[in-house]
Amino acid sequence: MTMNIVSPAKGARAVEQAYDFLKNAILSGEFTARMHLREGAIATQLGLSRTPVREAFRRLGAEGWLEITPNAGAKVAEWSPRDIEEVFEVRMLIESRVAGRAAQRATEAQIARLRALAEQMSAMAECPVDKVLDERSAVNAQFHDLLVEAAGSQRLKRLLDLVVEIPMVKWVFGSYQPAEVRRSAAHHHEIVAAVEAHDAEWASAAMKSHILSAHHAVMRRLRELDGLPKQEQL
Amino acid sequence: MTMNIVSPAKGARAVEQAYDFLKNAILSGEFTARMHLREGAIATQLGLSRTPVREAFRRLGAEGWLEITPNAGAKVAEWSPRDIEEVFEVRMLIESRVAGRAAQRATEAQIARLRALAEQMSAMAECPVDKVLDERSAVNAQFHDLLVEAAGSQRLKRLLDLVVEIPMVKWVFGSYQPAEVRRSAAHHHEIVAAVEAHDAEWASAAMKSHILSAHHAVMRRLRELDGLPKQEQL
DNA sequence: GAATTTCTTATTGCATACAAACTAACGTTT
DNA sequence: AAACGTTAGTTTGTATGCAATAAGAAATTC
Repeated sequence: MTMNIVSPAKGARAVEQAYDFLKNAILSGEFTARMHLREGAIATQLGLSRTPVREAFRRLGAEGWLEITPNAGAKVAEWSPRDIEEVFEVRMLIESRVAGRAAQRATEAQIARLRALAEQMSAMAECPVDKVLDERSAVNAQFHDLLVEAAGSQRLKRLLDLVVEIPMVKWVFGSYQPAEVRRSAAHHHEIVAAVEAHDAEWASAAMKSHILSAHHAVMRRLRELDGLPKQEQL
Repeated sequence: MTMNIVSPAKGARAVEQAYDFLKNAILSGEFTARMHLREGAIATQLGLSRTPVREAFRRLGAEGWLEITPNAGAKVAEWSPRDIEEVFEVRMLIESRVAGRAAQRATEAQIARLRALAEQMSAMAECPVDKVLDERSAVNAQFHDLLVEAAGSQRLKRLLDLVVEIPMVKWVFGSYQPAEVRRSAAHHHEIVAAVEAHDAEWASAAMKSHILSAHHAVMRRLRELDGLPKQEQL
């Protein structure tokens, strides 16, 4: 009775498929800024109906990747240097606060896990950049997530996720020079030390340094890219 | 079973209709926390099809009012006192930064408009509470929006809108005692003065006071409501 | 009698169909 | 020739139908 006629993609719902495809295309620069996207075109390209594509459009709109105007469709949002600065500003404000709270509330187990992640980071710092970029991004994300967890700020996490976006993190790492990678690893260790000492001020300041350093690297990268074709935006 | 009560619907699209209805119902407490909402029921109640209702669900999900789980529908999100504290924390961080930036960048024209709004606020401070609650909320929202505009932070505005939500502002005002209303008006005047003096530190500190004061009022209100039936959550 | 299984039912996810809105090109009018 | 109105052709917005999944009830088994 349960005869699967054809199951094209098990587990992956259609909306997810559309969402992932679109976000990937935007992040990779395949869909350039201000480009107009049509529901129908994407739908046929993915072999879906317009309904899930539309849903993905709305979600990406809410997250700031697309600009949706009521009867005129969606266009890819443009990120000016100023926009990126704002993102870093917010990250700095929120994450340094999170680090402070984590210092006050982290359990021994959480501190141990933080330390392990920082170690992992240091170990990877010496590898050639390209080999471990994805992995490094993942570990970094885990570190920051764990910090939020230790701070006991569930709502904040949702907000941060909206702002920080994992792929952008990867982009940050791509902007780092070797010395900056090591500095970033050192920051993580310092944050762990501050949390371990339950010193909120210290943790907050260390995190502030950490974000500002990343900010600096990204803005330098942007200036460099100014001279290049807008082919490789990521 | 078309229970189409009133739908003037001049130019109002179906999604908007569903969105407004749902948000209103959530904010007014008609839909209590953890309550399960079914697309079909809402749709027939509003005389619409499920499609726009569904879209409204997703939007409210992205904004944190509903919790959506893939094959199990939507339930009204629960706001713990801790959640509300987090919102105020973020508001304090971001808005005080905004005020600082506004102090550095505001034009004469913007300052004039800020002052006018602050005056308007003071004038309303002496009126009986119920009469001008909506109006006061509107003016307050204009004040804060103008400040963001003066700070030149477009992306930040989107983020703040996500966090601060105008109806919640109204709720704040409902929590104010007469003395606090006057204090709030005084804060606005002080912020204008700081912006006029182009003193970022001062503007930032004044805004911080302003938000913390609101935070205090709301948390007191919450404690009071603890003893009451959960009927009137707003 | 409790637990597991199966069957029923209610609800979501997706596809298709249709209506409304916008775009743009053409022709008419002044 | 310029401006406007009209109309054909997209493209988005909404409705409906069907398939898939989850929740709940009844029945069977241990």
